[in-house]
Amino acid sequence: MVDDSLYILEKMRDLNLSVSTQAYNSILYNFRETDEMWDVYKAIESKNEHTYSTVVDGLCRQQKLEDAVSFLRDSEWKDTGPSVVSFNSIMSAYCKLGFVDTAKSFLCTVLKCGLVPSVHSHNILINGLCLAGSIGEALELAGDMSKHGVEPDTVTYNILAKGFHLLGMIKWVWEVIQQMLDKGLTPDVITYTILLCGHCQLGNIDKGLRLLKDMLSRGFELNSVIPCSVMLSGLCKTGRIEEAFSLFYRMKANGVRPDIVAYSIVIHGLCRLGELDLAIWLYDEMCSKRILPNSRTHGAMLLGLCRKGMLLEARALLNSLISTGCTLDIILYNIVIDGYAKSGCIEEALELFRGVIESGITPNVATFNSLIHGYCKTQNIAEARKVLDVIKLYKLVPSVVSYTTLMNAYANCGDTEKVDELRREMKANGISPTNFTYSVIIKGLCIGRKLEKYNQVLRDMASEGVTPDQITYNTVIQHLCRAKDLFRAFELFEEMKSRNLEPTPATYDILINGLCFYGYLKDAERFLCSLRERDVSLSKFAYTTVIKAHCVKGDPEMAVKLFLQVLDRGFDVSVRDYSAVINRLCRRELAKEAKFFFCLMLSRGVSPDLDICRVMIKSSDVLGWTIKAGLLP
DNA sequence: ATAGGGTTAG
Repeated sequence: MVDDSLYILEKMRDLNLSVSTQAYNSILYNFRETDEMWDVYKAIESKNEHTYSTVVDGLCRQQKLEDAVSFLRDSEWKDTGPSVVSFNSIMSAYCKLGFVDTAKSFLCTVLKCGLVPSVHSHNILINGLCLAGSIGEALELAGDMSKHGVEPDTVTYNILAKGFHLLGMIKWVWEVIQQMLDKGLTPDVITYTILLCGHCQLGNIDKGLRLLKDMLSRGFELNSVIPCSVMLSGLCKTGRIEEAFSLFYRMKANGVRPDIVAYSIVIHGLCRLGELDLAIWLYDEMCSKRILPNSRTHGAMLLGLCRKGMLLEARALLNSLISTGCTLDIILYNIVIDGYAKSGCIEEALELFRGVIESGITPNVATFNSLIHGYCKTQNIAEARKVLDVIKLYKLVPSVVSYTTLMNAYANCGDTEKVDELRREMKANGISPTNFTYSVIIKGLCIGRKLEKYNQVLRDMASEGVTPDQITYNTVIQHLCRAKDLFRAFELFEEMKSRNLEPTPATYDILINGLCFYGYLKDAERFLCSLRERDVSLSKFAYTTVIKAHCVKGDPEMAVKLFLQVLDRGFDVSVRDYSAVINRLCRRELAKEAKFFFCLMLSRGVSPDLDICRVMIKSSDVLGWTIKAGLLP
């Protein structure tokens, strides 16, 4: 209520009451980010140290750094002398602009003025160094603190821990925190939050959950919406949306009010997994609590619509955001452009892209990468390739994603020469391939029947410090299965496990499909059973592959047994799954069994489509029976 | 002075 404070100030003057410097400073502080600061400043009769440091801070916040420095140098502080606080503001501002060296030089100025840099001064510089990636210098400065007569505090250690976290050196995060404990300092809620971030980044979600529980029991509940958000984000990123949802409600029950960030995280998580209805429900709840959606929230909703294939709706939402008049983030456009590209609507993607350019918004690499993807998806590799040059025209640099997307298109045609060409171009531009890239390269070798080069690629990976992951293995295992080399496929499967790579549901899909395809149905069955006994998570595909094989082999009893297990496991069974089974049974003239599945489908509330009805009618007397069941053919 | 959320490739 700063304007009301001005009114009171005026009244006090009218009544000839004297206004204390402290009162003026308080008003000055509230106007420090605006030009009105000077009006307040001029009105102050006796200024003190706080007055000056507030002005310096205000100028820094208004990005008027040079004014701040000259004010400090030339102005009226001569009666009091400059304070360390003013220098801290200036150092902080230089750090935020990325000029850490300039910030550091002010530390000498502080000393020259005969002042003692405080713990704050050091922390500001240490933070600046960490954000600039100079963790070594940051540690050095922290080590020198005692020489300067101050001691590192909890904040110092938190900053260093965050610095290591930013570099992905999570082990050192623990190390820093251990040192902090050794010094007898008490970790605060921020320390815990950084630890929690580390757990989440390493994928140790369960450890994170335990830590969060521990935190809440230590009584951090008053300001713990941030740690809860970190946890929500970790859960959402690993697809554990139900747990995220329950944490969200436990937060509320414990009096931790979710804010815009917490809401956006969960809405995004739901949208990413295609739970659009729940996302909309949460969005409405958020709005009803007067929390206004921002660009991130809108991005999540756009993503949700695109993932559901509701491109018209996504576009309508984007248009309505545009019509509100504020310039939109390129990311919001990227989401819709990518939605078009993924659905093979390259024309629409291009049209929106032109709209972006016309409204003067700068595209980024992701924008172009989506266009590359769109061209590849519509089998237009030549145009996709040209986008690489367009990226350069926009003074942007093609990323590893640009190259990998293109390489993938060539790999799918088995064109290993073009893949190699891009690989060389990429290297020449100083871009390192990732695991992603290598899996594409290996896929190219598989499809192009050049597997003799596989070992060379593995050596390249090793020399670049890229370790094969599950998908690298899946790619080769799939190729071996296709080439009927099931023995080597299973050898690689064992190798994968011996390297502590947990096979994915897709790994099992590939192996089971391979076994079934080449007639090893008994082995597939046994394999599936052993996996189920060990409670390995399997996809619906693993089951339906074996079920389909049973239908083909004429063993409907086993098919029924397994199919009921699929329903039992709560998989989302569609009309396509039923028709896959029914088609095969009909082809073997097992009309009775086909009818059983047809009835099962109806009883589960799944509507038959035209194709499945045709098949049923052709193979049996189902027409009369359908009409009797009250269904219209 | 220190902690949280968005887009792209297998």
